[in-house]
Amino acid sequence: MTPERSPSINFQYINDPEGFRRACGEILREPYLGFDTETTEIDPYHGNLRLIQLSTGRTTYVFDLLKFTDLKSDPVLEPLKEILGNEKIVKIAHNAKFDLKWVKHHLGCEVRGIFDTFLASLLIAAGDSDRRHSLADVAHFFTGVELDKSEQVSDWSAAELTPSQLEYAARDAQIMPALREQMAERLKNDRLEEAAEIEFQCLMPIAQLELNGIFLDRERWIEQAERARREEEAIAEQLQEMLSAGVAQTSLFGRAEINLDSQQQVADALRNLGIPVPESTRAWELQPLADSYPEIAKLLQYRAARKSHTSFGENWLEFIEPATGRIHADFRQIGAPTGRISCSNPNLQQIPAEDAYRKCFRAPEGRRLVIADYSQIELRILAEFSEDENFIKAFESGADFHRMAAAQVFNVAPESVTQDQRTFAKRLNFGIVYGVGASRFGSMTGLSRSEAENMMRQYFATFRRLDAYLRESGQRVINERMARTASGRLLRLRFDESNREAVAAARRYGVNMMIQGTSADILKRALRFLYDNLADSSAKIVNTVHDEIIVECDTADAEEVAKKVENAMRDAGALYLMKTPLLVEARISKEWSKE
DNA sequence: GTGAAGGGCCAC
DNA sequence: AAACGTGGCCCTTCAC
Repeated sequence: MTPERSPSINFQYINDPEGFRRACGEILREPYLGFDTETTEIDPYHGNLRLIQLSTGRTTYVFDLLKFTDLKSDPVLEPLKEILGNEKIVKIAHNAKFDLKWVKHHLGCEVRGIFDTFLASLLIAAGDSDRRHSLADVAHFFTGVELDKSEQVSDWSAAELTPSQLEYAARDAQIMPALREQMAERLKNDRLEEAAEIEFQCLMPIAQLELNGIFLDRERWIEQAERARREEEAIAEQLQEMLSAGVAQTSLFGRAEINLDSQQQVADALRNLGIPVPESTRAWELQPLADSYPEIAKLLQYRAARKSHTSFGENWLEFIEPATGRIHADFRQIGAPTGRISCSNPNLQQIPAEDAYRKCFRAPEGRRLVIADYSQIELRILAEFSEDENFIKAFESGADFHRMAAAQVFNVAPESVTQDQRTFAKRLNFGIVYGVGASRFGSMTGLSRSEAENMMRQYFATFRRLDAYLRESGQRVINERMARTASGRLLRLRFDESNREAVAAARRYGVNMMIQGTSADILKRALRFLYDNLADSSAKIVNTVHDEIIVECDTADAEEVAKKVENAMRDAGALYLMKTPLLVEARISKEWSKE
């Protein structure tokens, strides 16, 4: 197929008050507008917002903001802000989070009514990792148009922009309305409209979350990092000592140093000591040997200490933005094919659960954190989907779920459930969401294969509907080669049906996606509800971790904010859980800690 | 030097 | 026997 020629570009460059007034008047009645911005930096806390482009698809208006000294309150910009904030005028952007952050931070206004072609592309790709999602890729895929992005990195701070720069700026906005038409059609055909609505509604909350950032207590962090460094050093010294006996060649300076981070060298040294080291030296392989060999125990200790020290050390201080004194991480709204959000630079979703680390994230003076999470959200979704009365009953009592489940499985009164029984039930409760097998369950709990099988049989005999549901949905995702969440979010499964392992993996993947993805649907709905409820208050969303939302607010508002957070999360859950009770636990704290 | 791949491990 | 799902980060190893 021959590539479509780039469409001719018809744009108006607007840089005076009269032009702003006239242009905004002309587009005020448009249902859809292509929307793009050009900025002098990537980070809104550093550069300037130079251009805003709005396009009907026929005409593109390139608004130059260079001459404005006060973007937040200059009345000339009011009509433009009204268009951006008008939900009835859909702004079509690619990776709108970027533009939203700039507009919010520099113009001080919200963007309402968004169609994001980047998120739409991810939804339509439905987990196909071969598909690319740059604007050029998406435009080509859906409309056949070839785009050239060479001006993207050009200098947008020049007093006089070149014709080629302006043309580039206009072109990206101009293609958006036609692109949206194609993508909207596809979203409809794939029954992804509700999922898209969730994503588009979640853009502003995520943009604001990134702008807000989270406060990290520098001194506490340094102290903890130093503690971790010393601990690692001490353990490394001991491990080095233990392994030196297994090193063939000693250096001139006495003891031979081996690189403890090289699993190759470490495995060799251990073997030289006569320790039967398995092929892989992953923790779960080594764990059984730890009791017999102190060197193995020490190695595992070292790895944990090493992880803490390297991943959560002083390098984090570089992430503190000087302009705000806070950490502004990157949240990828569709970070996983399941719909989960991911986070990087740094990843605020993998802070060790230990208080020593969590407590470094605290509210600044005069403020509090409201920390709210869904209790057992994935298991409740499973209960809802399966309609298993016994499973739902265990939630309805409101008591400890694992205990209630254990009481049913072992047929004893809840108060007579032993610690062991509860642990077995808990492990199984978590495992089934991922599709755990008897062997894995056995090794987790120390049961033999056949004991593990028996216990799983007993478990599924208690929760018969759940068992049937897992089988049926597993069969369905294989037959249909796709899985969907409650909102309709889609994952296409690709597997070789002659390969039993591949089929089993696809089955686990698909079933897990329905649950994990529904949890993501609910969380994203909650973020939007919360964002709306917190407007014009002292409260800011500062982090979210899959089933948890953290809000920072003035101390005096904390009680009220906690209620709002709880309500937003409950209302979001109620959209998808009708039969199963939902529990949101919110607490007020000076620090991000457990309880 | 740089980057990809693989191993390992943190979170939910 | 690792067949328990999703991510990101750090390190080593190895290819270019």
